[in-house]
Amino acid sequence: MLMGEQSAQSGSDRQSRPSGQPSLGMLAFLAYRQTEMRSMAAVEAAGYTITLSQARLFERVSPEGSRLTELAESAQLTKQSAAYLVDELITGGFLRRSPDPEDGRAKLITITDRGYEVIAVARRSEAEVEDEWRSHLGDGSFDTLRRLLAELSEVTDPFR
Amino acid sequence: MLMGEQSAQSGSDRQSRPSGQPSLGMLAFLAYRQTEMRSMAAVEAAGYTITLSQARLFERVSPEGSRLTELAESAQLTKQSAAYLVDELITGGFLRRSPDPEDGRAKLITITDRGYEVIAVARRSEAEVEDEWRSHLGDGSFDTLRRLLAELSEVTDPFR
DNA sequence: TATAATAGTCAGACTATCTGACTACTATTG
DNA sequence: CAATAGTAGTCAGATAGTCTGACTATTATA
Repeated sequence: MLMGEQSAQSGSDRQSRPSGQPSLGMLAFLAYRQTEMRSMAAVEAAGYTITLSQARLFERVSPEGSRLTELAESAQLTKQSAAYLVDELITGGFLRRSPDPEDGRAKLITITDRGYEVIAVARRSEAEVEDEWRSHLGDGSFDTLRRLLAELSEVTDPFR
Repeated sequence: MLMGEQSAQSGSDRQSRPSGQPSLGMLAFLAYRQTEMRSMAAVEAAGYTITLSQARLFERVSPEGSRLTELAESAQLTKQSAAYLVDELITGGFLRRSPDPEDGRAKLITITDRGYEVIAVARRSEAEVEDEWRSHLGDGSFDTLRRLLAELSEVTDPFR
């Protein structure tokens, strides 16, 4: 990464970026980290035990079921690492693994009812954060931001 | 996090978010991840050996020097973890540690010339990515995006 | 000057991640 | 349709990175 958090730090004496502008990457990171932290805190407060690594994998599981290889790619992990996290999420009761009817080699990883409970909690927390952002920016700017980030995702999302 | 990457995935049959909108957090993540990956690749291609964890710590070192505790807080790590990464970055020649003249307990962690070389490589890569984004969005939208993300950082940046 | 607070280190455990080698099944092709 | 290549996942072992708890040294406070 190395994108000059300094400029996003204390603000005063911390300037290594000549332009004085923190990079867009860092600004994006700050937004991302806030939603992630708030979601994790909400999920924990609701009594679910799940680590950040598990959550980052979990959120990539499709409602229709995902294959391990798919998850590993989208989370940018090896299959082995993904399998390790999936095992833990199964132990936690958030996921299940069943044979994939369409391919004898594959297994479908799906979300349990308990898993959906966690998703609901996270979604509520997300919505809360987005509401705060909307209040800060104003409706028009908030919608513009969403639209521009969505448009940007055409080039930043590796899965499209 | 748990913010519904699904909607940012294949696009077609992968929809768990009723609204059909990927969360802002996920959109921000995609942008952030792209700059991070490109910077890391550029730094590696330039012949420097540095891991992602090291980079995430390294970028938080201020040009004026930082203290370990400061770095640990901003990277959201324990002092022990931060110290471990700093040690590796010192071994790699990117940082140095010297006594802090202002506080006998503290040590100042500063960037070496070699460290600045790495920063320069990363900065160039960042600028490259931002140029691509500008081409995709157009000048006006790009500037708006930067402005809105900067404004948003007033509420997402924990260090201000 | 005692006491509390702060900056950092040491030791040990555990989580998350990797590489390499493997099994089982599916797809291709001659 | 048998041999071969490719794909999905697992097993075993190593390593990086992170944590908790206990500690030393120094500074600030009562």
